[in-house]
Amino acid sequence: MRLVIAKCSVDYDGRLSAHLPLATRLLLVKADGSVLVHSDGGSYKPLNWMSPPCAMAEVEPEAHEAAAGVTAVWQVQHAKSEDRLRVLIHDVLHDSAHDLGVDPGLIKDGVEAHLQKLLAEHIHTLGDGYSLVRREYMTAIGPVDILCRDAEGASVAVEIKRRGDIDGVEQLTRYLELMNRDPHLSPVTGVFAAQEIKPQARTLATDRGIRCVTLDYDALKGIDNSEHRLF
Amino acid sequence: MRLVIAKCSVDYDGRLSAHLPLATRLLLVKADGSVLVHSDGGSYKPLNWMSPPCAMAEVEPEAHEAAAGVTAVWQVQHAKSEDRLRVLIHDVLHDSAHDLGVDPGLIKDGVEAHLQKLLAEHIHTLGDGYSLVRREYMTAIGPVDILCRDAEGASVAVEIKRRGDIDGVEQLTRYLELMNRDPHLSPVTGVFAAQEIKPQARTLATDRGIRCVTLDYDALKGIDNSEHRLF
DNA sequence: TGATCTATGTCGCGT
DNA sequence: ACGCGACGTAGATCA
Repeated sequence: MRLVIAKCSVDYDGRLSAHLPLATRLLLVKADGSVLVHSDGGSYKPLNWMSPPCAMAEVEPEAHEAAAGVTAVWQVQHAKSEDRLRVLIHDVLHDSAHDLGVDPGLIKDGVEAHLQKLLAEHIHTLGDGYSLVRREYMTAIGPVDILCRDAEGASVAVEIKRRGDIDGVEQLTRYLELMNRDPHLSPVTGVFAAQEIKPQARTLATDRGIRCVTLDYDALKGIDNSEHRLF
Repeated sequence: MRLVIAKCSVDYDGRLSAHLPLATRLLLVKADGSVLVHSDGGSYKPLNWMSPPCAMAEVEPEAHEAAAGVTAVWQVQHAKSEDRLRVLIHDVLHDSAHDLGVDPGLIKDGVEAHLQKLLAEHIHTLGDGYSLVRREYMTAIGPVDILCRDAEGASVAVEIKRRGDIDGVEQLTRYLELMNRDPHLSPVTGVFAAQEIKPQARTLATDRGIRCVTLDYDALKGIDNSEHRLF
């Protein structure tokens, strides 16, 4: 990994064109040749970048560029597309290289897949007598997160989101509409389950007769743990 | 901006939990207090991060952490949520600070806006006799990209996407439903125009009587250029 | 490899 | 501040 602090301007041409006027920035060159241009603010997204696979070449500035004070040009070309990044370097304030080795990678916990698994395992939290039919129940327009049956044996489609907003309600509505055309399943009711449900989503769901359930991830994990402890 | 290369482990707790095992990484602290943890590969997205507004405090490692070789702990707390990042630093291989000043920011040359403009200028590519009513036709629930009329004078609402997926079809459906309640406009048919249309989106659109049109950006540009060349 | 879906999405705009 | 749509979305999973 190479770290360069330099006064530079940057041009990107590819899916769109973008230009960064002359200013002091961090240029980060990774081991795979990818380049990130960061300012001293904003978020984790660079001002401009080139993703791997790509190749960086340091070329001579053209005459008019040299005349304008450009001392070096980094030309970064994507390997599989026409995407190109040109960094015109004026002054270099810092330049260092570091060997980092391979990263073991990120371990995540608490994403939608975990919620789905936990709720499927404890489907009775939706109500007494509920039983799981299957997770990822396939329909023509995509998989329903959970299909189960209530105490009376009626089908219930469950859509799970980490954050429940209006899109999720629309999605579940489409599934319900389709599934209710199937005489083997109909009538199918809906449950919209999320750790947090936006007021607008709750209103829309309720208006369509979809029940909203707020999921408590830690509580579900707690049930899981206490049940495991019995064995 | 502070650049630190260090052997460290990282824990994030907030919308989810995530952990990075001990390894050598770049720690980037921006002027606004935000922190990025980068490995020497992958994409422009950091392995872990904390977005502004947030505050970083360097605290003493706990006894068991110190015993495990931790020499310093960065505790980064988001200002408006419970999101927290803890960086346990073992060895520091590099540490430097740089004053970058404020960045003038990125200048973009848009794509979607350009596509809309091109299609509006060549609305006849949708069919003979089509005429433009207006771009960004305002409705109660938002602007329709293009409103035009077909050869028979019937209203046609056009939704333009770079990538046409199911959301775009839903969006256009909402517009059509609303506009068809307006006796001045009704009947309004829909055209879903995109550079690329996903099969599921095409199926849903067709099922709802919405015509799908694949846009060729270069061809539209070509028409544009050849027409310009006439003058 | 292509299609679909999630994301600690982020970003920018309009109300 | 909130909602909504675009993004050079990127990344994972599954057929």
